[in-house]
Amino acid sequence: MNALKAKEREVNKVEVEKPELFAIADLAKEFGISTRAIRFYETKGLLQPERVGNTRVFRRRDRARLILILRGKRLGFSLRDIQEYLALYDADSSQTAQHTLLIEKIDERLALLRTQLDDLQTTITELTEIRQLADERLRTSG
Amino acid sequence: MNALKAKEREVNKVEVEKPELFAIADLAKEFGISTRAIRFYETKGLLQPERVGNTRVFRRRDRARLILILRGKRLGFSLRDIQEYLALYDADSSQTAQHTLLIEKIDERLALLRTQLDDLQTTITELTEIRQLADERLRTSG
DNA sequence: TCATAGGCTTACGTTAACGTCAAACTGCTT
DNA sequence: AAGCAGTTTGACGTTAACGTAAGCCTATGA
Repeated sequence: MNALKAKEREVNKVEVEKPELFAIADLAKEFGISTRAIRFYETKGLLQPERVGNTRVFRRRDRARLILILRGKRLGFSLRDIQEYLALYDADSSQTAQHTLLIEKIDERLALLRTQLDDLQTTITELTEIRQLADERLRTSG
Repeated sequence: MNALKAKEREVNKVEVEKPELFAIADLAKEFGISTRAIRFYETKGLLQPERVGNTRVFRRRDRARLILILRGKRLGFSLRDIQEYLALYDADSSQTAQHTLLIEKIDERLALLRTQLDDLQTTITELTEIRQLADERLRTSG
């Protein structure tokens, strides 16, 4: 991807910031994942980079989606879940035939997320309590 | 497990509430999981039911652990993660050789959970915004 | 007494999400 | 010209978390 890197450097010189095009290795490095993973996400339809010849070229939009993908993963969602989730973002700009259906889907997902939020807060509270106990014992008995 | 069920019924008659012993199917039904899953958790050391002959008998403690396991799963943690996590709870009552080490582990996990909390809140905010957009469009254009 | 309903173990099957080669094709750099 | 770095498409390997039988034991109700 040296051609691309040259292009990038050029763009950077002119616009000083915000590269518009990315090679697969750029994204892999930036987000600390493998190129294999990125290609895999593409086969699953989560990313749709363009091609220059054979080579994948990613735009800002793909990068943005990748960020959402990784966040979804940190939240423990499957790629299939994340796919649906991305569709919600897409539907935002496209004219979805049924907004009502979209809204329902969003509500479903929000409900899920709120359950998760509850679980999380409970867990944090409990662990914090255990931490205090351990802390106290450390201080008194040692 | 009819012997156990009989036992349970008996106990219930006397104490009127809070069964102390559970058959594998009881827990499976209560939490909507398979008996296979429960046995699997046992092989992974997450549960340690007693045995009456060959048959597993679960106490309240096991039930409590199962609740933690399922919560952990909802939060997207692996069984291995959950195992460590359970150990934190255990260490609470046992005398851990190094409280310091325990505290460090708890802090690690808390950091993780807080990242997750951030991710979650961001996601909820974004989805809520998208929801509003869809909602408005539904109202105006239809 | 026989069937039926669980329970137990053992073992192979399955899905998700990549990891890990292999083999071949660029485009530079030297 | 030769080599290296980076990319591509297969294709097989791997780990986690169970699902799904198969075969066997046992208590209980008809």
